[in-house]
Amino acid sequence: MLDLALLGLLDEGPQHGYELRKRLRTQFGLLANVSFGSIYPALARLETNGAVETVDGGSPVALAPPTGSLSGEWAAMRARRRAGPRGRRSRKVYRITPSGREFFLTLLSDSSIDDARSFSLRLTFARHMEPEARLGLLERRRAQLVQHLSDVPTGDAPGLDTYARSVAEHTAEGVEQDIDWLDRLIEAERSTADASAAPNRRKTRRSA
Amino acid sequence: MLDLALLGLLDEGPQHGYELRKRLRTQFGLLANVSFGSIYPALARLETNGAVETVDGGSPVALAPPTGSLSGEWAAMRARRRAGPRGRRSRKVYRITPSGREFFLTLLSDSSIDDARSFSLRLTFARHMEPEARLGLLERRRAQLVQHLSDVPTGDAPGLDTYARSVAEHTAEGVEQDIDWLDRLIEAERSTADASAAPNRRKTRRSA
DNA sequence: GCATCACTATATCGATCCGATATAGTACGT
DNA sequence: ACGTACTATATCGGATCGATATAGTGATGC
Repeated sequence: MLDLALLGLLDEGPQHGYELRKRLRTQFGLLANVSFGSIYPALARLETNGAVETVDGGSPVALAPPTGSLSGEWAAMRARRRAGPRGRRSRKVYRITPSGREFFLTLLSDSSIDDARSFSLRLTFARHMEPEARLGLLERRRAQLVQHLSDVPTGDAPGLDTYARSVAEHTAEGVEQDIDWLDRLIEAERSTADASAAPNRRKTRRSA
Repeated sequence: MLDLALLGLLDEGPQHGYELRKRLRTQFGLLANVSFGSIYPALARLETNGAVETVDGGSPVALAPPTGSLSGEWAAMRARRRAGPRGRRSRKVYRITPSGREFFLTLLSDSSIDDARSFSLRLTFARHMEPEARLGLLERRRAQLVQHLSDVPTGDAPGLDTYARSVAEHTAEGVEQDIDWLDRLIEAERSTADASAAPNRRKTRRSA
């Protein structure tokens, strides 16, 4: 599941471990507390599997200028400095390989595990999916949440005190709002599918 | 973190592993996908530490009649049958010990780790906490969520497409609603604290 | 009768993940 | 010139997960 996140980020340009962790913590609300103890073994694993490779020279951060912060400039400066034969023990920049991108698409369409974290992660990268796979992902998640609501004894909860009941009710409310959100997404997905099935089939990707 | 959940459940009466897992999946929305590969090692760990002990004879399910479901009756029937010397490899009922209850209270007031799962778990068992510890738990969690909102670039999110932006916005909305919920709980907590500080100091625990 | 299926229940294994920690290079303030 | 803070990679032990093995029992079916 971490592989999916790392490959998805590396698909937007080469990155090193520290930067990958920062982007995981900011862009993905869930799995925000992922630590280096997960990232570096995962990167090493992906490298031995041939999904990513280290960038030794050239311009490692060519595709990552839109950060705009100071760290970006420093990173570029250090990357230039690192190009020399000295300066071992600097950063290690990873780049996704073609087979890594294949593996990324495989993970993205693998519907075996569907917890909350991997669902929102897959939806974040849903632009890489086919429209029917996207719709399937949304509907599968919706069915799962409805199932969850029916499993949990929402209303009564006989033996619970104030605090436990408040937690249970708040959780149930969150699940209901997730379902509403999914309904909106499913409807939007269906309407674009209709639009593409219409005689005038354009991308219909709204700019906003 | 699983220790806290197991001890909290065992505090309401002796249970065996299978039943504990069912109650974890239903009562606690989060950590719903906890598996036996976590529960049984955790129970064994707690047993070697003296926090729980196995109930060998007597009436193992004496304190758990309010289940009312069929599984409860079957459990009782099998437990009676299990009392004989034959019938090894049946169920193993665990009961919390006094030192286990101490350990439970220690875990409950340990404020070192505060992710979403352990927070709602602690709040579920907040009836065991002192009022000021309860208030501290709520306020610490609130500060953490506010921090999270300020870290994430909520509004603009420049390089994100429709799906990634939708996920980010929905996540931010959920965090905001969590903060509102915490505000309500904090206010309720403060009002009961004022009531108990009033000259007529009673329990003020509303029955609802 | 008895074969089979479904459910309950405990346990273990390998892979992975997490939190803490060690190590180091570099920028910056004073 | 020195200390602090930040960036960056790496590793360790313990905890957790998903899959799987094993086994007893009730229900189903033929």
